[in-house]
Amino acid sequence: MTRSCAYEVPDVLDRATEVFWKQGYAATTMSELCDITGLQPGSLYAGFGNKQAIFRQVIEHYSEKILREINTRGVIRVSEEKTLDSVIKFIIELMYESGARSCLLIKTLLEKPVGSEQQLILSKLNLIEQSIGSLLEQAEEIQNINERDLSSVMCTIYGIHIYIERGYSKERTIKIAVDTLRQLLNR
Amino acid sequence: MTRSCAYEVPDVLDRATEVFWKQGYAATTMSELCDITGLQPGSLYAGFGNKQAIFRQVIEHYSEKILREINTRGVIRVSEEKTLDSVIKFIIELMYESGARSCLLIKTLLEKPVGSEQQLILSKLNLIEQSIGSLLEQAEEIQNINERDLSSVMCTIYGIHIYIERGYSKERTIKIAVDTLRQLLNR
DNA sequence: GCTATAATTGAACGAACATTCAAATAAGTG
DNA sequence: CACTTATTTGAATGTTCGTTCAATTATAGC
Repeated sequence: MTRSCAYEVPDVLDRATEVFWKQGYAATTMSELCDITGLQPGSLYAGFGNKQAIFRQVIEHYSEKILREINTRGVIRVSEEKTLDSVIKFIIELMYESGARSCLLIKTLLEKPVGSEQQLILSKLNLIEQSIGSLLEQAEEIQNINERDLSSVMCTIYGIHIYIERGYSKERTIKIAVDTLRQLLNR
Repeated sequence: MTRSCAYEVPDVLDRATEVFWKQGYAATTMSELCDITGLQPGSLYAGFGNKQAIFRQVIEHYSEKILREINTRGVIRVSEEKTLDSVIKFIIELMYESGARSCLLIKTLLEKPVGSEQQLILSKLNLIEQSIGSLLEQAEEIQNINERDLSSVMCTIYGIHIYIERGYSKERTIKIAVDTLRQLLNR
């Protein structure tokens, strides 16, 4: 009855994520989004709406990906070795898998672009905090984590994201991250 | 013999800092810089160069201000009460004096605008790290701090900068910051 | 293979952008 | 007061931006 869609939505969002992540919201142009996705402006607008709407979908898509990683791969990993170290190593591994750059949500939180749905970002960060809390409670040294300790951990994880951008070697950065989180959580 | 300058350079840089800090490099327009400084485009270009050059001067100006705060006010404060707590409280005070928003250098490090002189940002962050190190060594509990511990502290301070942007109350944020830094440094 | 319908195309739009420069202005010197 | 020289003015420049939409194309059902 009708022509079918020539693209896969997740593919388009993956590619758009890459550009927004690299350049930030303000510095990314619709023209670049067209180039990277292979879609003409009309198709992009018809399928995803304007720049702001595309970005909102990118944020949703990205957050779901992160949460999935933590709640499936992370949970399985830590259930195999129920130690604080395994949680820490998993978190750092996740950071380096995304190319040793700070999380898109954190970048956007600081950029605060108009109409970036700051509230959306905050709610996603809350979900991630909860998931990391659950992961930590699987470790035998922890078992229960209160709100204050979890906040300290999140604070440290955010710090590592920034620290990564200072461009030190992976070895050095991992050492700092492990040292800091261990010092903070070992009891 | 000639007409004299109608503006004070530090005033102009202060005002420009405000705009770049609030909106980021990419989202700030020359037109906004003209409005906030009260200068016409021609004057801005004649006195400070193009957008990139203005930004470079803003970064220099901002960094000098921070370093001055730490190396004079901070050093005096901690020399009066040589405790780890006084250092921590001073650092947090500094953050809240600038309006509870993350440091311009950190924002720029993540934004990575083209021609933002990323190398300049990194060198300023190194200077700040050194100054905070000196401050910590004034505390009697510390006296000597090795590179690794200082890195952990910087990592935590960066984390607090992000944490602040999550919009929790000042009381709660300060509690997290003090708890985290104490846990990390008390021995 | 024709038709109906939805997706795609890409040139075109006005708005906003960074930057320029000839003309106007102000002030120190003789 | 006139002259010289540096500063300021602000309209104008060409470019790039986000966005639109009439025309074109592809496909599923008959």
